[in-house]
Amino acid sequence: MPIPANHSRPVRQSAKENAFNQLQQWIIDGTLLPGEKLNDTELADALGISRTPIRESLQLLEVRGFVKMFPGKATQVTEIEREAIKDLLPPLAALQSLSAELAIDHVTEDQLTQLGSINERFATSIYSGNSYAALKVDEEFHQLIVDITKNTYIQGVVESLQAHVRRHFFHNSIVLTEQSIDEHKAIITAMKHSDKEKATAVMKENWLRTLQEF
Amino acid sequence: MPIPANHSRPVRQSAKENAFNQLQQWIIDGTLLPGEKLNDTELADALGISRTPIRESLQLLEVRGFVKMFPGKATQVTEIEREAIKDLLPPLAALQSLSAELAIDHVTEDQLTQLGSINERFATSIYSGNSYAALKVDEEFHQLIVDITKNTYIQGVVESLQAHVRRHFFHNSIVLTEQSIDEHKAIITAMKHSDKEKATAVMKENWLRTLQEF
DNA sequence: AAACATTTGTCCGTATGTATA
DNA sequence: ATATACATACGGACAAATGTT
Repeated sequence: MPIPANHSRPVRQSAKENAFNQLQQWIIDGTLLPGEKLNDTELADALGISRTPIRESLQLLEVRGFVKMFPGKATQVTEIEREAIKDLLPPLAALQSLSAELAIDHVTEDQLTQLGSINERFATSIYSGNSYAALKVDEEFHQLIVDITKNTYIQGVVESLQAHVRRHFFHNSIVLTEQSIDEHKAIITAMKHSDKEKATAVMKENWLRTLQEF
Repeated sequence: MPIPANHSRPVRQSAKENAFNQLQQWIIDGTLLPGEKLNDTELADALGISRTPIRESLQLLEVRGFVKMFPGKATQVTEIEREAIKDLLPPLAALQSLSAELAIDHVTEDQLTQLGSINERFATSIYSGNSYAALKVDEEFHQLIVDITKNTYIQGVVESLQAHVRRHFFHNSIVLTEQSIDEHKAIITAMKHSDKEKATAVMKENWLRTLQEF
C-alpha cells in the first residue's frame, strides 16, 4: 500500500504541548472546575507523563490566565465570574475592530468570498440551534479577519482572549444571536467598499452587543 | 539588634523569576542579540542555576515573543525589524485609548493629581535629554491609567506589548518628543471632564504619532 | 549511510518552604 | 510552639531527536 504523501509533516508532538492543550480544554469546558486545586503529580499520572511537562504547561496556562500559581503553596484553576465578561469583551472588541480596519488594506476578493461562505455556515448553525458549532464558526470568521491583517501582535493577543470567550460560553454567559449574521454581512460589505469607519463601527457593535444582552 | 519589621515580605523570588527578568532585560537592551542562539546549559551556568528554571523562563519568553523555540532543534532570540513597530503600535494605541475611556469611570481626584505629577517628571526628563528616563516615566503614566481601569485582561496584554516597545527603544526605533507632554495634559484634562471622546482621541494620537515620525 | 556529537525533552529524586495537627 | 505531612522548586541524569562528519 502506498504511503500517502503526508505533506503536512507530523509536527512532533511534545508531551508538554499535548498536556497544555488537554488541560486548557478541560479548564474551558469545565472538566476542571474553577478554584479546583491542581496537583501536578496527579495530573502527571492522569496523562501518563512526568511532572515536568505538566509544570511547564501550567506555567503557560498561568500566563493565559487559566490557572493561578502560588509559589511553594499551590496551583489552582482560576475562578470564572460571570461579571468578568464585562472586562473581557471591550478589549477584544477594540482589537477586532482594529483588525477590520487593518484588514481592508490587505484583503483579497478571494478572502471576501471566503468570509461570505463562513458566514453562511454560521447562519446554518444558528438556525439549527447548534450554539457551540455557531461559536466555533463565529470564531473562524473573526479569526480570518485577524489573519488577514498579518499582524502577529494582534494575532497572539486575540487568540488568548478568544480562549477566555470560549470558557465563558461553556459557563453559559454567552449567547450568539441571529443579529450577528447581518452584522457579519455588513462587515463584509464595508470591507469590500473599503469603508473603514463602517467596518470598525459594526465590528465593535458586534462584540459589545453581547454585553448589552448579558 | 532588633530585626527591622520588614512588612513588605521578601516575596520569595524564585530562580525562574530571576532568570526570566534577567533574560528579558538582556533581550530588550540588546545584550542578547536578535537571532542569537540560546544554549540553556550555557545560560544555566551563567546564572548559576540549573537548566530547569532557564527552560521555564525561555518558554515564557516565547509566549511574549522574545524568543522562538524550534522543538528539538534550537532556541533563539527573535529578530527585531524596525518595521515591526508599525504592527506593534496600532493595537497598543487601541488598548491605551480604550483604557483612557474606561478609566474615566473609576478615576479619583487623587489619581488625576498623581498623573499630573508623573507628567511633570516626564517633562523634566524630556527637557534634560534623558530619553531612557523619559521612556520609563512615560510608561509609568500610561501604566497608571491602565491600572485605574482595574481590567486584568487589558493589564496583561499592555504589559506584554510595552516590553516590546522598550525593546524597540533600545534598538533606536522610537523617539519621544516634547509634544507628548501637552498630549498628556490634554488626556488628564479630558479625564477630569469625563470627556471620553476627547480622551480616547488624544490617547490614540499620542501613540500613533510615533509612527508618523518614524 | 552510519555512527557521532550536540541539544533538547523528559523523568525522578531531593531540598525547601507551607500548612496543619 | 514544635513537629509532621505535603506540595512545590530545583537539580542532575537519562532518553530522544537533530544534523554532521
